Amino acid sequence: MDVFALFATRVSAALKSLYPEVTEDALGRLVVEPPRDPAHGDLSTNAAMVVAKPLGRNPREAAAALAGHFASDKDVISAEVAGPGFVNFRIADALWLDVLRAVGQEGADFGRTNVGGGERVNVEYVSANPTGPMHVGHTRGAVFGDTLASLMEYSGYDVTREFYINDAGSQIETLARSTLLRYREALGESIDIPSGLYPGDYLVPVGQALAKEFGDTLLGMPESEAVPLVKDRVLDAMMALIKADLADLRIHHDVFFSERTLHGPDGDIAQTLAWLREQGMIYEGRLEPPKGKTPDEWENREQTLFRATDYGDDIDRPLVKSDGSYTYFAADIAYHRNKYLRGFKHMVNVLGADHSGYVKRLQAAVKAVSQGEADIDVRICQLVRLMKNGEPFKMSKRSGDLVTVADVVAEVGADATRFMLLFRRNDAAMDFDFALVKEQTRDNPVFYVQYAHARACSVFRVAEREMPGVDLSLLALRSAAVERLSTEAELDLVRSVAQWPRTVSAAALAHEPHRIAFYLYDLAAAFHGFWAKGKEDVSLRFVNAADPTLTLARLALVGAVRQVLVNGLTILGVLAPDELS
RNA sequence: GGCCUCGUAGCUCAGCGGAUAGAGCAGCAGCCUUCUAAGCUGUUGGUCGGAGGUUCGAUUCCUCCCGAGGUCACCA
Repeated sequence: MDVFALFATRVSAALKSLYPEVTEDALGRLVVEPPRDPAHGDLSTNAAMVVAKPLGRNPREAAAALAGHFASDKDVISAEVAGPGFVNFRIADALWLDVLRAVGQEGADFGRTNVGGGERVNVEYVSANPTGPMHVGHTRGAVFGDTLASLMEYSGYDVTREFYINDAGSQIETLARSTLLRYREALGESIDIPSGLYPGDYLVPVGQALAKEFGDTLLGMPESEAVPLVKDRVLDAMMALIKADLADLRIHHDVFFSERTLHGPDGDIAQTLAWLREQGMIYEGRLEPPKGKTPDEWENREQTLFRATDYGDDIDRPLVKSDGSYTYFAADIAYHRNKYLRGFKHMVNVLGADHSGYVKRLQAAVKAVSQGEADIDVRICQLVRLMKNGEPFKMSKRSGDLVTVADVVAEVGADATRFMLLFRRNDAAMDFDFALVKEQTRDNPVFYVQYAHARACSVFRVAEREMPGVDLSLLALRSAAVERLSTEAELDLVRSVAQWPRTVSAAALAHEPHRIAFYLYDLAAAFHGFWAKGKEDVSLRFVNAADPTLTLARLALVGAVRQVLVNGLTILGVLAPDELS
């Protein structure tokens, strides 16, 4: 139940009956929201203003007509015209209290909407190079993508979570050669890792496994035979590492898509380029050297170019390297065509800040391969600076400081890692303070929100002790006399709960999971605030054995808050503990 | 030089084209010792980087400028 959506429908219907000539376009801009200043009422709509202009009417007159229309609505206590043409509604308490019953009825589904309309969406995130365990730099995008996927799922999209394995480039050759060295080492040779190869210890077990599987037979093979064998095994091993790191963060994917499968003479890349050529989207030409500093090895040569500028990119993009192999972007075009042909008309890619220059060409690629039918939203996650006690700290393997995802999770836990990374807009750089995250104060939002849930649970434990034998389940509390909730503090809390459904749908449509985290923080603050009032004024305590009717009504409220906290934390992938230790 | 992101209170940050721009911390003034836990209440503090534009209305959208960060054929 979403009070705001409910009224948006009613207002829209009212406008249509008042002004049959009103356009859908104008109605699309109609908003019902809580006014910034609660003194203005419970709900506010801009309806009269968005409608008046195209109809050539005075907004205040339209507002007055609209307000008059709601005089007979039993849920509306008053409807007033304000400012340039707002209509402010004051809503009957009964409707707010219906929200509490709705939470009891809908439980985990309270807030679930169908704004996605069942549309299929492909959300691609992480897509780290499989050359080692996950670096901490990948964490933000991983958490963001995973949470966005959950949020969209909860909002009625049919979501596929996808990981693109960059297993085709030269870094994989390097990885294979690095592994061969570890294999020799496992066979007893003493090795020296030249610069340019991967020195990480995580390849040691892979070398040992190769020694076990092949004995010394790889040594007798020409490198052209040995490398592919090694490649397959080390890629599997690296993906296993990455999946384990992701699992530590409670992140899972539905599809792992290998770039390698796109290559080959009949592969997707070849087919896609042939198709693009037929469409006239490819030509042979020369590029201007980049302005400013020219790269040292700039070579002005004729190359195979994709007409990215036709689709909004800044320059046309090369598809074939000087050695004749495909560029990374050529593979990416084919990959996104593959997504489109799999039936995805909506795609989301989560990329790191260093890929911001890649956005336009990706959008161009999607437009081109879908002939304008599909859209892609590229979300850039900015850098995270790791801090300790307000000081940035360097991450270097040698000094033993934290570098990998596993290290961070081991240090502060998945809950804190996830919540903190989501407690900031994705497109702004952030600091991640290890000391703060472990603090149990209001400064630490993870603790603050989880504590609100634990405190709600604690209230129920007290109630069970005070009122033995009474069914205190949320479902049973639907019949509580919630009209007994009459103080401003109580109704404020009810109104906060009522905000949840619109918060979720707005966040899902905007692809902004951080709004969920901020909402939960606000809800927690409202709940803690109310609890604190009970400390000063005993009559405001939730559990009051002398007045069981009121107690049940308040428990319905506490239960609703707890349920919304659970629903929100579930989207964020953060646990909602019953008690904090 | 081009492109991308950011610029909001002393600090860290919210802000969905709407009304007098919000919260936490810090500061100031009081109060308090727990329905297991973060003490609470009040209060001070703003040229929303700057200038134009679109709009009934701009912190929000557009253009230019300033500042910070990132990025810049063929790497992935």
